[in-house]
Amino acid sequence: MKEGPDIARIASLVGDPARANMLTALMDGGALTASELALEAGVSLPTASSHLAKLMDGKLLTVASQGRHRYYALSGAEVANMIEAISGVAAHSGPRRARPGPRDKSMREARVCYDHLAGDHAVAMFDRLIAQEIIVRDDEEIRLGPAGQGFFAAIGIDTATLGASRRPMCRACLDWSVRRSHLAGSLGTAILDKILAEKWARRPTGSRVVEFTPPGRKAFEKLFLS
Amino acid sequence: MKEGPDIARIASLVGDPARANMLTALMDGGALTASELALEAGVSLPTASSHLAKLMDGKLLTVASQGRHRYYALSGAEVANMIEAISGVAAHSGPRRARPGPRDKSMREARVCYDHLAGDHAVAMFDRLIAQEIIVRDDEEIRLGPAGQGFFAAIGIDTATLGASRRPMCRACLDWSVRRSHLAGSLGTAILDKILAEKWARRPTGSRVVEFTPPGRKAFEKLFLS
DNA sequence: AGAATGCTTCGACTAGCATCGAACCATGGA
DNA sequence: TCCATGGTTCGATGCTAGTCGAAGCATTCT
Repeated sequence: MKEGPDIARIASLVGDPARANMLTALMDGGALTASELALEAGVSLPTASSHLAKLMDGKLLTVASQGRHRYYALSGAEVANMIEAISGVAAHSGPRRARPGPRDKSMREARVCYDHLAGDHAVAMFDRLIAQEIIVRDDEEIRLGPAGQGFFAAIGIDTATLGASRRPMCRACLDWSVRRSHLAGSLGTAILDKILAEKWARRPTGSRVVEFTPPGRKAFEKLFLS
Repeated sequence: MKEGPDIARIASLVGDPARANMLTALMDGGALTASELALEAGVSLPTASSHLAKLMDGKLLTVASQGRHRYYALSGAEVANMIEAISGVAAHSGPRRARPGPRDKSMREARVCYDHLAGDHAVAMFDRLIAQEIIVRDDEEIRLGPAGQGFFAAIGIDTATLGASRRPMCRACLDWSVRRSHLAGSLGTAILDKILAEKWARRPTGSRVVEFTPPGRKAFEKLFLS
């Protein structure tokens, strides 16, 4: 009966609307203060504090005290991955949002998923990388392919140092908008970093949307989709 | 604030212990009846029914009516993926099950799964019955093998009358402790009945554990494992 | 037809938990 | 030292949702 880890415990943590809002607000990988999160969740400060304590207790969040502020953030990519997975199911189950709306459209196109790129663009890129054997799926795992090291070196991403880290370099992350995988892991992070560093896209504050500039999109497509 | 799909809604579905147990019980991809799930979750039948209705409403489960049984199963791989993701986080967060404890050990060894035997003993017996062609796997189905009728007749189980019933005589049931199959169906029930009737084992009330007596275990092993 | 089994619905009870106001601690600045 | 601001704790309140017994359908076996 009671087998694996206590799944109900942490699912119920996400199950409260206020907490769910907080978690999604943190999905961009940033850190927010308690008051900001209270606002985001639409509850009073005491209530928010109580929720944050619970999330901390469940190790879903980490906190960093800075002066008299306390910055809360997701405790890791694993948590972000879980939220995405839940979103995926919810998208199919939910009371179909009548019309997607413009904001949802850009979200669908390109958004930040914790620390890497998600959305249509990310999925297309993922497929292309697979097709060119820059990365390869090996059963459930994803690894750098034969053409990988050279490709990334040419755009200034050193896969050797990435691989040395403890964090998995390549991971598949399932999208809730499209039903397909995109690239997570430290390589996914590196690619997002490059996109922002090259100013191909910018991130409106307080949102997960990634807005490509017209020339930025061209550059992105040329590099990853051709 | 409210952007993505309603994640809290479905997270709270998984957030109830009873429902979480049901979902994990279905993680093998199999289908179980409402009563089996009630047992698995440790709640009464009405309660289970209510939970199942909610899970259906959230589109996490599908149901297939077969005769007077209703077989529930996960609605898709996406749901399974979500459960896995949650388990992953829970494993890191949870209060590390320090030691399995004696109760878990006996559960792993032999327990009742609805109306038949499960656990290590059941899996070993299943393998042995297959090896001796007392039963045979035919693709997904399981049937009585050439040596079957004689074998069971010798221990007082009349396979002819069992086969006359509408209920499937042989069914494979997947174990959570070991990830392998054991025997369910009316034949599985008959075997469990015999074990209890011969007093080879007894069932502590209020538990699924099946406790073999030392001579009982000997007899069982001689009959099914030699 | 009648009995038995599997499952769902109804009704009542209870417990847990989210919520907020007010008081309380901590840090930073005057 | 004294205020101002960001956060947490406490206490009281109200609502939601899980729980089970009993009764109600539906299907199948005799």
